[in-house]
Amino acid sequence: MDHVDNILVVDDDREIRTGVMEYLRKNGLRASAAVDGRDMFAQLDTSAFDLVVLDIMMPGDDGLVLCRTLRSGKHRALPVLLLTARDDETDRIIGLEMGADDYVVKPFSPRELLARIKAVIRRTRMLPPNLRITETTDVLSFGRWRLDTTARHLLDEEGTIVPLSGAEFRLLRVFLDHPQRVLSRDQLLNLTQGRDAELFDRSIDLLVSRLRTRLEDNAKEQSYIKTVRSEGYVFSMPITLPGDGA
Amino acid sequence: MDHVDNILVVDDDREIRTGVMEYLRKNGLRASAAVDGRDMFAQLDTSAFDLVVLDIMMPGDDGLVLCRTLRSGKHRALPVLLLTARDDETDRIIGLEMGADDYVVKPFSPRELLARIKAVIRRTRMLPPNLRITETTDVLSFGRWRLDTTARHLLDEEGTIVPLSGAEFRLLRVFLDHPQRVLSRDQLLNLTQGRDAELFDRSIDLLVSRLRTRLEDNAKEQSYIKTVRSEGYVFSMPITLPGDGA
DNA sequence: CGCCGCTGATACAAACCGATACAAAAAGCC
DNA sequence: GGCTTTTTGTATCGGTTTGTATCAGCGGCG
Repeated sequence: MDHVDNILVVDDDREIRTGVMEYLRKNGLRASAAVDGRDMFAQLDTSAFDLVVLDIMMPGDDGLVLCRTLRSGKHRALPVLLLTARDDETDRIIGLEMGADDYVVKPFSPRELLARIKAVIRRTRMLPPNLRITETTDVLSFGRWRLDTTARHLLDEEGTIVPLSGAEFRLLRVFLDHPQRVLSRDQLLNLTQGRDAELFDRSIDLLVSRLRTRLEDNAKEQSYIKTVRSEGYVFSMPITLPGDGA
Repeated sequence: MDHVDNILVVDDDREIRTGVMEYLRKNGLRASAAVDGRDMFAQLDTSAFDLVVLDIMMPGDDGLVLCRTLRSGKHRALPVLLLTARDDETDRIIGLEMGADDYVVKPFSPRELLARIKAVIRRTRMLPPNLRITETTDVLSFGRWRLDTTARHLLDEEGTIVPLSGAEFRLLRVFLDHPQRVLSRDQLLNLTQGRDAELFDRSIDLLVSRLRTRLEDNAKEQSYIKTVRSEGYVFSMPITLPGDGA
């Protein structure tokens, strides 16, 4: 196993870029840099990275916007570490809601940045491989269904297509990313729509209900999506990947 | 959602323990304290916590050792926040490498500690909840029943499904996590609902009763759940795991 | 035997969730 | 742009789950 973690540093400040890059390299990592969002996506397209360090304060699309864009695209599983200019709690919390994995407050010590980079990567590695696989597979099977994640619709055993609306698809994908876990309505709302619940918000209930009818999940027992009263919902059906033996 | 976060403060210094505990409580959290590692593990076993505040400088096993021990055991997903004595970068970085989620440097302002506690909990909630909670096995057998912990229902010998309500399932899982041990009503309430008992709270009695009827545990003789007068209940039936010889 | 604290059972009320209906918003389509 | 169609959110009703109140039964103890 000779994998060396590869870090992409995104910052408009040249000094920080090169400084961080050099420090990481001196400590046995590989590192590249990008000056803005476009540059970042270009590099992500041509190389494989293990983590992105993203400055929040940047001209053009700032780090928060980029973080969200990353999370909604094909790099959903890529760990992100934010650099926040000042110790502004709002920034940090918004960042974490955008799906960042950690943050470091500027000015930071290089050693701490390195430690946090390693901690995030370690945490990510500890995750069951489910997430990392669902990110990259096109077809996920569960029960009598297959979900085509590029066409964004369901297929039954005979290959009949069952269309899904955008919200239904996002919800189902969130469930498949986190099977066998109770997800609260807050989490589901956050992960599917990126917004917070209002008081008495029941839109998730409705969405679950609609997804259930799509899946013909009317059985009281042995259902795909189970309700956990006062907590949320669980996707409680094993997922088989294309390669698996039946 | 009426869950109140529960914090465990581990410190050998009595002033810090009680001071922090009181401050957290004044700010709407629940808090308990432990004086050392043994005390900490004892409490983790009987109550459900959302985060541990761990002092590094302690006689006996210090915080770093305890942090590592936590990370290798069944509490590996429990968020840990370290208290480091001085602004010693080495300690902090070793802490992060041991798997701590954040640290606060002594002397600290209570407000900062609270803010960081909330930030860490928030972050953990945002993470794919894959790592959280005890997830050892999917199926636990006892007596003539099997509990499917992902589908959250019971199966009898013939594979007939007996549904469980959310509270019933949680209670049964707590019993199966601590078999052959008397659990007080307080503990059961804490472990199943994460709340503390009111005066004359008898909801656990009722829940046990409901679970017993599900298990058809009306037998006076060999029952699954035994009541221990004025103490609590015991799950008194051997549990076999899937791999075990029948 | 009779008191007293503890537990089990039943009844009832409140909170929570599923389903339906309908309104608002967004996306296609001339 | 206007119109239709689809998608998404709000309101409401009824069923289920869960907690509180109440009473009866049981065991210990004098």
